[in-house]
Amino acid sequence: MSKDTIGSSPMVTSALIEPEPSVCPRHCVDCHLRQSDGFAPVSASELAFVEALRNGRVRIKAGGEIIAEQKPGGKLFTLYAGWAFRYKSLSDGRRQILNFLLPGDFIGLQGQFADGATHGVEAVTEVALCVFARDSLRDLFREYPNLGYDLTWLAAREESLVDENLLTAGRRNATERVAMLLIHLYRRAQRVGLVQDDSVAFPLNQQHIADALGLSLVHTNKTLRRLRKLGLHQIEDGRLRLVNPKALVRIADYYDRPLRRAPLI
Amino acid sequence: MSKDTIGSSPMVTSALIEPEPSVCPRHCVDCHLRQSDGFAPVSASELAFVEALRNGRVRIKAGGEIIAEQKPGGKLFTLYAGWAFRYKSLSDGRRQILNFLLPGDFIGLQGQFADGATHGVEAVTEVALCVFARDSLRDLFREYPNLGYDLTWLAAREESLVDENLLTAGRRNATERVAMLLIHLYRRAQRVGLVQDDSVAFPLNQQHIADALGLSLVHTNKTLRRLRKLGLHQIEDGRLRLVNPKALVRIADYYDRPLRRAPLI
DNA sequence: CGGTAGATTGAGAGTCCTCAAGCTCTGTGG
DNA sequence: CCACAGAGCTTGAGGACTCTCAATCTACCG
Repeated sequence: MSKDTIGSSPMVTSALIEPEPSVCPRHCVDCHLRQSDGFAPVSASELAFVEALRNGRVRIKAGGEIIAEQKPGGKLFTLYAGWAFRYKSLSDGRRQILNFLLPGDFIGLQGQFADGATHGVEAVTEVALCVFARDSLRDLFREYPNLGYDLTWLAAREESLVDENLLTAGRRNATERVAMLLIHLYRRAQRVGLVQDDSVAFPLNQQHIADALGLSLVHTNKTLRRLRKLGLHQIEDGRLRLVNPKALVRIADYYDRPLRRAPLI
Repeated sequence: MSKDTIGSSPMVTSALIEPEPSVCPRHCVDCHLRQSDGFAPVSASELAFVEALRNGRVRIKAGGEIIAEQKPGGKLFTLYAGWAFRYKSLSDGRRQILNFLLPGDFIGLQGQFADGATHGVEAVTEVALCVFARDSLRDLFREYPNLGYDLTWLAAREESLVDENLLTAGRRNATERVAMLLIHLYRRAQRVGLVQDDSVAFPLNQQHIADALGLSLVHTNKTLRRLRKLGLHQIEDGRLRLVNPKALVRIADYYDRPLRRAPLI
């Protein structure tokens, strides 16, 4: 039954397979992400400006806190490698994962602007981050309007992801929710070049999935299992493979969007 | 029982009471909203720029479509008066309201940037809107970085509202959801000056509430009724009054945030 | 006065949740 | 090399929360 289990030491496995360097390179020109198809090219001067703006490079271990839920403000990050998630929780401990963050995602805009909105960011795997000072934004908008535009682009995209997750939590049933999560994460990962051999390193455990979908752990387990037995997907050795993507798309009522290249700050 | 009903011709009632002009004034200097406490002041030149950018002023009737769900891109708006909502739906008709829009909210950023994200915007009451051309954004960012910054602020705030709604739909039970919606909308309305005499014109019907909370119409009705019988709130003649706000806050596990003044584009 | 929109209510059926154990795999210490 | 503990996955059972179906009722409109 070992091949039937989910997430058994996904960390280790994915670390073995993960092709990305675990630290963000010293110079942005060498950034692995920028060489990927998924990201829009920037001018040399913009790149230099971003690098100058960058305040540091950080690694945080799996499960570590990137932004504490109760401390607003603080720093801004670009996720360079690894998976993370944004979440909010109620005072009795119930937790809702708002969105998963993949390489290239910008972190901290909400806390920066919104009125002390309390939402935390936690690392799923070990992550590598580029750090920016909180007050560097004004400069960015002033000196490189295009980058400001890009930042708004990123904010709007992040919101549209949360929109989708809200539709999922509010109006899809358990089966549809799980199917949606699988196909949606797969597509996002694919976009940033994480898919290899028709599969992607999948570091989430069932509690993550439950918290993202607004389901209980037990029911998430039973639903995942049902979908797997139907031959729709497979999670093995910490990697996700969509065995029958069309069926997943149909169940989830998922729409593939035309994807523009994302800006990268 | 008439005083027990909800939303009986809310439109008419709110039209009688609503103090705002039903059309956005010709010049932004005369904008009612800007005179309110809730919004941040801007420089004269910025104001002039915004007015120049403005492409028109529109009114749309209650129930009318501001942005069609299937047509991305298009125009940008600032909601000047009235209530609206953003929504997404599944192909079988299930609908999720993502967020309600109140005066001062900026509309269309998501569709502008995100990859053809399909989400519609519909008027709840008759609404007055300022219209901006879709390609005017680049100019805005280039010529007035501060306004670009404000736009990102608005995008981030809108997202944090959706975050909150996702927490609600995903992790609160029906009673908590309804309490949350009532207190949250009341506070937002209060912020833009819509509260008078301890009550606010409340144009939503129970279907709106159900679609926003991810509940069925029937269960929404029963939950609302229970809260009313407990003396927590009152919806009468199309106006909402929080009879026991502290209890609502406790039930919903709601946190009042320190509110900065919002920018207004 | 019939027709429509919206609010209410009751009843029965389901989906999803909680509780309670097991099970597997991994890492650790003796 | 084995026992033990911990994290994460599975399963079964009973119950709670929500949903769907079906009517009824009120207010308002032409």
